[in-house]
Amino acid sequence: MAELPKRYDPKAVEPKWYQRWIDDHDFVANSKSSKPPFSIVMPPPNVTGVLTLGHVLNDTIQDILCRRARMQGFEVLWLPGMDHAGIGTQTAVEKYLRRTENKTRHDFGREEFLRRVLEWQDKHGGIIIEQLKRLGCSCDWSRQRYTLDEGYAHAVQSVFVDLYNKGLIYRGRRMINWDPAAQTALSDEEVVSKPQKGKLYFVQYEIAEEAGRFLEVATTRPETIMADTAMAFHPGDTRYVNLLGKHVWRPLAREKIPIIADEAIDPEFATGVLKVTPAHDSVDFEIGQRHDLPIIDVLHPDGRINCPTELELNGLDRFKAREKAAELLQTRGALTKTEAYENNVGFSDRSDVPIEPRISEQWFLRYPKTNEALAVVRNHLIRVFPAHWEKVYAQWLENIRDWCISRQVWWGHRIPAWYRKQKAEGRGQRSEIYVGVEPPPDPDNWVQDPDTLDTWFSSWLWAYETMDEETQKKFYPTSVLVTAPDIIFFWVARMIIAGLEFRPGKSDRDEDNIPFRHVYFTGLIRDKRGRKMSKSLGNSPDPLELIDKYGADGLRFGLMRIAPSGQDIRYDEKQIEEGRNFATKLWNVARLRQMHGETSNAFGAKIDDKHLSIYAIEVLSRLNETIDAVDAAYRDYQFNAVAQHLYDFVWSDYCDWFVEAAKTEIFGDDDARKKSTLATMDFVLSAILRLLHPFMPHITEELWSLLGFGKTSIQFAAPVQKIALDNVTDVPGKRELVSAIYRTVQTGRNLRAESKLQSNRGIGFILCSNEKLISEQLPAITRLLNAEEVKLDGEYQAPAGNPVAVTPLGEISLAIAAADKERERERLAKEIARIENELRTAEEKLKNKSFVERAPAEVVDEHRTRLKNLSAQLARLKQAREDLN
RNA sequence: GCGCGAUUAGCUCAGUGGUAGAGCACUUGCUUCACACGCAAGGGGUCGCUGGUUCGAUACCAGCAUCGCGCACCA
Repeated sequence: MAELPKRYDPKAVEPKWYQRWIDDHDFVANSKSSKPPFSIVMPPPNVTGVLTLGHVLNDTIQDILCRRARMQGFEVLWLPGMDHAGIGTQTAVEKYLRRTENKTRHDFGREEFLRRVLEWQDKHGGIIIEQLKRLGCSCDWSRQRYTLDEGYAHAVQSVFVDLYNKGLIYRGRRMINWDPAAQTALSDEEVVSKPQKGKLYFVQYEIAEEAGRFLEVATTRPETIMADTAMAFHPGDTRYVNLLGKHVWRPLAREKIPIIADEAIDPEFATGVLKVTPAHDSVDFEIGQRHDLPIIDVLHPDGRINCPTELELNGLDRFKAREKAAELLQTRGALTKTEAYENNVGFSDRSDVPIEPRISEQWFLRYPKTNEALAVVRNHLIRVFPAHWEKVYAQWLENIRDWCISRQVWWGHRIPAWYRKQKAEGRGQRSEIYVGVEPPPDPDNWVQDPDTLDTWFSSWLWAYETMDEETQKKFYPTSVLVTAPDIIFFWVARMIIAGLEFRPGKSDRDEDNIPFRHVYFTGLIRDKRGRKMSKSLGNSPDPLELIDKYGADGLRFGLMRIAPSGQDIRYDEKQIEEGRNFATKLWNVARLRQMHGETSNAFGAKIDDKHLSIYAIEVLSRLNETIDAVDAAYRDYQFNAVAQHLYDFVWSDYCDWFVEAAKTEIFGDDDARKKSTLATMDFVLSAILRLLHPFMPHITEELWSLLGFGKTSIQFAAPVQKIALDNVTDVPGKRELVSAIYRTVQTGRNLRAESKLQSNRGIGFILCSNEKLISEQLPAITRLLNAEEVKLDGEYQAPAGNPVAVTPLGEISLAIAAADKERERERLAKEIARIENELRTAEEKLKNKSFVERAPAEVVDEHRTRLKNLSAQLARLKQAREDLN
């Protein structure tokens, strides 16, 4: 074996192993396998997206679960893919074309524009897939899917047709959320409300029947006055009852409109009068329906005013028009005052511009199976981690509204509906509709709906339409879905509904048709200051740069260690650095082992547990505990806990204590002992590598191979098993002794440091102990203390002035007098104060009658023992203080 | 307004009905034969506030405060 370099070099190791795994088809799932299945479908990233830290978090977790399952003997399918991201991709291409060719999509026409999008997709598409490979993701790339794959697209359309035939999809003219920037309808979920500082404009409308008398109304949107078709007050509002049935003059686009009464008006708000604008507000629309008001739309799709009768406003952008309208009202004497006002305005999640509520003819889905979808989660057929998301999910389903699924976008799945040409011209008549996966037989007489479907209307089938029949049979329902909570409605809930409605499972039972058995929601990654990561803030680091700097394994481990117990994550690059440092630590402790000759084949090797040192017994016991803790943490999807347990075990238990103690034997003359110690090191190290492999696949594979722990890849190595230690007598007693030794060592080190002795200076200690088993442990204690010599003397009385401390094994003292008596006095005083403090709390407890009577006997005993020990320690330290004087 | 979550060391976060933890940062000593991306030692916390349950509460319960998130909103 060649000597390893001091530092692990991920750049040399990671690509090499990834390529090997691909070449060996290690990630390809076999549908015919007899192993039990484990499957995950990857939440598909946007086809033109690039890797973000959010993806790293998500996909690392999925990779961990998959790799662990592989080691546990499951047949694993991790199915990757991408989605076409209708609006997002189209917007990006439009922006690009405007910049480079100064043309809109309409300049190109549909066909040419789509050709351009495909060009764009070929150029920018799929980058993220290559990035995921650099992260080490063990996806079955042979099964990679895309939402626009022919078969998948066909399925999306079939589903549309099916739901249409069931009467669940319908076309209707309704209030929808209009995005004037993207110029498309959006679903309710794509609207986010934000508080906005605006103004409240108080406007007077003259009463037609009583010239000179006015009705005052407060509005935030004076630019929609031309669309007012009534004024309304609450029926119980006595101030206005006598005006019911009369009319007012609309001050812009002057016309007479009626005064009505409606329950929806809050008499407390402002003047208690509402201007009713049915075309531009959903509450007003409902009022309009109740009172049979006309609907006047004064907005172009792009948000400009469409009102030829008010020339000064016509054609203005809605926000410019707001100011202009106020001006006009002012000059016409209709504006009485304005007030600063803060209200919530719906913004487009896509374009970040205010949404226009707008009447529009769109396609809607009346959700099926909502009760069933509630039930499968409530009854834990689907388990949600962390569980509190169940409530959020239920809340949404309980208040669910029809889903507007049509988008005025060209890039996506075209709506499979056609309208008959001639009838379409007839006024007021519903045109005849043909809905089918295949176009109508006489296509010349029909024109297809120009719109496409919401991208989520395709991804809700992702859990099973990505699988061929055989794959579905083996791997559906999937084992777990890993995703961020911000798409719980967009995707998670809708997938559950799709599974229950379309029933792709092997039987008709719900448990065979749900898309996944577990859902794990990750946290959201925020920056140091707690802000969401976003492109516009520029606070999102490039994971590829992080991989260059710290290695994929370092990035993965660093992120997982701080990641999710369902909380949001404050990201700090320091944490990734720690991940890299941990990789280096692991590398070096393996390097140490490798310097001492060939390893035993520790994979499945048996340890001769009759000849173990007490330190070996301790580390093996700690390994057992770690295995249990890790298993438990995995069961709860507590990845940070898994990482932390492994980190602590490797760094503290293995490196700091066991390996340091073991050096006595490794560098010693007793070959049998040396061999036994090395065998323990191999055993533990091979366990460490296997436990860490899901988190750090590359370095563990490299070390597995370098140390010769297995002939084949670590990926399929047997899971780590606890070691029984059957032939060891009195394990607890031996562990107790090790623990006492370690505490003694720490006390000794402290004594030296507090006495200001340089840590590299040779120094003698005397341990005054009657512990029988100690003498053979002296070499280890000496090494751990980095001492020149440790003398054991059960009768030893430290000379006055020699620093002394109390340990579980007895007193330990330095062989030399304290150089600085004052410092020594202070040290003793501090120690005495600490012990007196502890003594006091223990005494108080034991003085309390009800504590002694009612607390469990073992707790009381524990405190009694403590009291005894502390008193003894205190006496000895006080003696030392006396001696000093 | 309704719901959810958080509040523990300077920072990021674990945690437990009985003695408060880690990493980073900080101070000190050390290039000791795996590792300075390291080793060793140390300082630092009324566990948000107020009640309740309990022999005992940082932990369990209730209320409050602050912050964050989601849903619904009055123009």
